[in-house]
Amino acid sequence: MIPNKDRGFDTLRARGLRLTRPRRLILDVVRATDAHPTAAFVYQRVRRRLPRVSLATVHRNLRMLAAEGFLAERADAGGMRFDGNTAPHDHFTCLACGRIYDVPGRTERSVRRRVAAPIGFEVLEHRTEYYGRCVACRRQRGRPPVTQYRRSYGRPQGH
Amino acid sequence: MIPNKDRGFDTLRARGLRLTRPRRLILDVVRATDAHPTAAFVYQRVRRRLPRVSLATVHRNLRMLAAEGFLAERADAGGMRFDGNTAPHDHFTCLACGRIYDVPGRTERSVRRRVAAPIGFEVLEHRTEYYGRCVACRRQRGRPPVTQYRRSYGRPQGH
DNA sequence: ATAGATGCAAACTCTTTGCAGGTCG
DNA sequence: CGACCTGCAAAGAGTTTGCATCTAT
Repeated sequence: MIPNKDRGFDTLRARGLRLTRPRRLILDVVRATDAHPTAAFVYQRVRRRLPRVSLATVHRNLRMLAAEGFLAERADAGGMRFDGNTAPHDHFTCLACGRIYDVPGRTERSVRRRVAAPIGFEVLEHRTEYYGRCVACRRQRGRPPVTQYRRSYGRPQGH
Repeated sequence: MIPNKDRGFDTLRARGLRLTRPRRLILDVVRATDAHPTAAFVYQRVRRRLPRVSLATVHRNLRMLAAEGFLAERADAGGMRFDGNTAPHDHFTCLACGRIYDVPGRTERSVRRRVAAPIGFEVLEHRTEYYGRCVACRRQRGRPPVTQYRRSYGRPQGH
């Protein structure tokens, strides 16, 4: 992955792509947060300054910007999430509050070789996902790891 | 994660859950493949033997079986995928053919400490995702990493 | 001027839910 | 028998697309 700085907007234009106001703003919004926002979140933020922007435009641009390497995207239950930090790094998802934290990242070649060598696969990218409880949630003792599901599979239930 | 063997069906009954024919079959189908199937895939397979089963039932059961620890689920662009192998292991996704391979897995404590120690997070789970090209696809020289997106963002295009 | 972008609304895909009837234990 | 499950159909949530209009270059 190429770090942000290396991706000037000339790269965009060179590909016949334009730097429109909505597009620029969408990219700014994603880069301005480390909350790994959803399309809906970006949409809301963008509309504060450009109220006429449509959700479709936000989706189109997020998809495009990710494809062109200006930001990273990752699938998540409940939708895609985007990340303005395109430098290699890992993620920690807190099972209690759901927040996703950036983690320094492990880029060592040894990690990739581990996979490549034995089976002959060519590793282009790798990322580690951690799950647990963040400092804040650990302090709130009682707070249980979010149950992620209703214990009723097909019928409501008082809880 | 608790390995398959430790999860007898008694565990189910002990929780007041039943082992119905659809449920049993759904679990069998997921466990019988290492292709990390989608709900739709499981649905098709299940219907070969129980033609009356509905897609909703497949979803309900996959969600439940995952929640109870009988199988693992992971979000993926294009839907959830399920994995009958609940022992800790990693995944390699081939960008050319899209197949997901199981990889031996890295369970060392050192990996978790790396995150836990510096920031005070409690790591309960961790998994590494690799992306690249599998042996088969490397042999077919020409085969390019699937473009994942259409180079048109809002208009069709001959390609 | 013109290829590329946008807004709007409709279409799609995947998943969940309400409900009446069926079934496991 | 009673709690749990299921099928069916309808509703949701998130994302994509057709098309006429607009705009960056």
